Amino acid sequence: MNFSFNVTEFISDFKNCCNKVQKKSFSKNEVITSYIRKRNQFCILISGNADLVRYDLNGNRTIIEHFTNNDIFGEVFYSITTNNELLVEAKSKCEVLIYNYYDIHTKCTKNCKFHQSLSEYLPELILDKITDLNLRIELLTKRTTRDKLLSYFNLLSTKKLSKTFKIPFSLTDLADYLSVDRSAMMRELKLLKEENFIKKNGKEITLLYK
Amino acid sequence: MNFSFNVTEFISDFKNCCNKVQKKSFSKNEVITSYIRKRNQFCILISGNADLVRYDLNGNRTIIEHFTNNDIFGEVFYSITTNNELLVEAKSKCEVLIYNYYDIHTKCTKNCKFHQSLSEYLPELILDKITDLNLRIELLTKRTTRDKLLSYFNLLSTKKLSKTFKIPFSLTDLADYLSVDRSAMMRELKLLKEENFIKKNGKEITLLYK
DNA sequence: GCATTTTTGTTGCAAAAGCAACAAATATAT
DNA sequence: ATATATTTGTTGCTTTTGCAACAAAAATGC
Repeated sequence: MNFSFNVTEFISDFKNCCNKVQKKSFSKNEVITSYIRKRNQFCILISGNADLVRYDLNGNRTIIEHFTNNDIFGEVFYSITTNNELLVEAKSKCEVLIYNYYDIHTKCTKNCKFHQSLSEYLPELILDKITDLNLRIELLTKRTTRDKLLSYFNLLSTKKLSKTFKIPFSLTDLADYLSVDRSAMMRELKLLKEENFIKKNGKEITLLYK
Repeated sequence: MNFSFNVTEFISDFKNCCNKVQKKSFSKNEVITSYIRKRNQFCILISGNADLVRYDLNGNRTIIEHFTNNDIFGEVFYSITTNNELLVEAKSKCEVLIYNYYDIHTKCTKNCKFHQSLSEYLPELILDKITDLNLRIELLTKRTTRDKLLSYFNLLSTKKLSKTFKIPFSLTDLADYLSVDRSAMMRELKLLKEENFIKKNGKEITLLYK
């Protein structure tokens, strides 16, 4: 499987597409959508990056998912309502395509290329999402802060095919993503440096083991 | 959306289906599949229940996912290889349909009804899976053992539309599913009973709050 | 039906993680 | 360019969690 569908290529087609799809822009820190109403919203992030976050009653903020180019998200993936409000927040300037999920499968009147391509590549986009979610679960099931950090670093290293890589978060956000206390995470990062597991220069990490 | 596709109904059709699909039976504790080779295996659990588990180097066992009727699983959902071996273990007698994921979309030579139905309902099956994974992530991001227990109990209560429900795991497995130490979980369960949050009778739980 | 294995329930102690608070360094906004 | 806000780095203390070990209860195998 060698999947290289790039949504961006289809933007021009989108302009001639049926009215089933909207393209919206968001600036940093804006709320792209909140998962409360049952609108079967299905979104594709064309550019920028965004987080799905939850704020709980204790004031904890958790980054449930982190989205970049071509990632899909939306209420349609949360059929059972949760107690907490879930928000998708733009972490930079973002462009987003917004659909009703059930419109994607119905043929559009204009028979536009964009609609057709999306429908064709949707299974691949979804498979990518499931893979992401599974990796996310593997990370979260790690028992200690150290294991979470090392697993996450391993993943970034594997994706970049390099022992050196940049954390795509602020350290504050990284703690929210790993679902641990920030100060405890900082302590663990210090220990990992002292024990020569990693080298750290700002958000640039180098793995020193294996 | 009111989805009620039951795979079982199609079993008879399966018998006249092309040779792209295999039906296999497993007895309790047998390994259904392990996610190591890249076979693009895609499985549907027709009956019984099974767990996707990981054993790490410290001897910790984690239940990554728990599968029941009509749940889908397989290597095709893990495109990036992880360091740990992942096994799907039958927790009871199980019947499983096994495909190569990429065969599902190609029309079968016999044009069998089964193949056709599966292809049609696959998006719904996958959407259900994504919802499950998202709920799993929400659970795992809860910071404390207490929050994990209460969230999980809430979910079971919501699904059963009743304050009283049965935990579908042994308590040992529940700890592995919530990714916490069993004795710590037992301690927390005791506290929840003492503080009148729950009533517990074996694996039957009743929520006493709200 | 009885022996064996697994699960449940419990505890003391050790280790890890969370909380609160603050200073220093960066980033951001105007 | 400078004031303001955010992030990073750190620490002492408290709370929670994990580990190890064991007895009692329940489930399982033959």
